[in-house]
Amino acid sequence: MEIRIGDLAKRSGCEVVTIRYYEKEGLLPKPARSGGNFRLYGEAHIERLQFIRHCRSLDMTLSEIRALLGLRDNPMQDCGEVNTLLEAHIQQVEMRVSALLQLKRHLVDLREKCSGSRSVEACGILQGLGNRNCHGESATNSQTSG
Amino acid sequence: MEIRIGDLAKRSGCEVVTIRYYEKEGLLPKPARSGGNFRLYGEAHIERLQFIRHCRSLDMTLSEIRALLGLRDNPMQDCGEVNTLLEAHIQQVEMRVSALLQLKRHLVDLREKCSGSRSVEACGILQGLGNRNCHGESATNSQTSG
DNA sequence: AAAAACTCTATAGTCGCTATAGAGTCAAGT
DNA sequence: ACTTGACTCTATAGCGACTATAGAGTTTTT
Repeated sequence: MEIRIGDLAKRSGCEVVTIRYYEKEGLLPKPARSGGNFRLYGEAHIERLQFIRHCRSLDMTLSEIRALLGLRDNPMQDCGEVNTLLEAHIQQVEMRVSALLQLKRHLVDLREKCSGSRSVEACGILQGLGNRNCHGESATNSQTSG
Repeated sequence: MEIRIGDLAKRSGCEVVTIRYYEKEGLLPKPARSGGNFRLYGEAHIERLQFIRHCRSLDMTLSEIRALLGLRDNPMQDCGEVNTLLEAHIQQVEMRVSALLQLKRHLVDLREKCSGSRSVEACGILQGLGNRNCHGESATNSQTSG
């Protein structure tokens, strides 16, 4: 049962280029090749890629996933590390959510400022954005993204 | 009242390289130069950069900010576009928040799965991640990031 | 046999910076 | 005058997780 990269892409819901990218990054092992140099994948690859995609759908970084795969590949190790990794990831997500909620509050405040005046010149939103002592610096950006 | 790039960076709370980057991207106009080819900034630059940084602290993309600056520079236009842009940005943030909350639910579910077993082999978390019919594909990633 | 669909490698682009290399400028101290 | 140090300059590469493109080869369908 050997499938080519396009079929693997369909089965795992990701793009062909992404699979090649994962291979280059060492997340997927190099597969066998056909006579015409096409990649040939088997069950193990399919399952591993689905694992990766599932982790990605949970917004884990490739380096987190690499760590999990490493643990999976050495099943004798302690399970605690898996827990630790997951715990850290949950915390990251929580932080990102609260940062975004605060951000949204600022944006909604700003929306209120538009009095409905027609000219940009008088627009309270733009004035609010130019106002330096309004919110101060709140860096919202984090690692959790795509 | 002319200041150099380092002072402008301090006043606006961003790095020197970032200022040069904004110039290259056309968000800040090219400033005058000193005899020794150093950039010299005035009030208008300071205010404009603070506007940009404020927008960035609200997680707007540079292209959104470019649009706002464009509106600001043509004060005769209708204010409606500013509203539209802000509204769209708020919606993006809302979508990102709800995606992240759903994501967190999945992660917390997963955390429950660890029965405290010692070996990775038996770890319910890794098993949960390998399970394909668990959550399906939920693409959480968005443009809102840093 | 020809056309369509697939695959290959290699390279560059996305976004908003950050980091580096190597050179030039300027003010203060000796 | 000379050195030190802090600042500035340009140009280029890197981050993460892809996406897009070019140009070639392979397989399948018509």
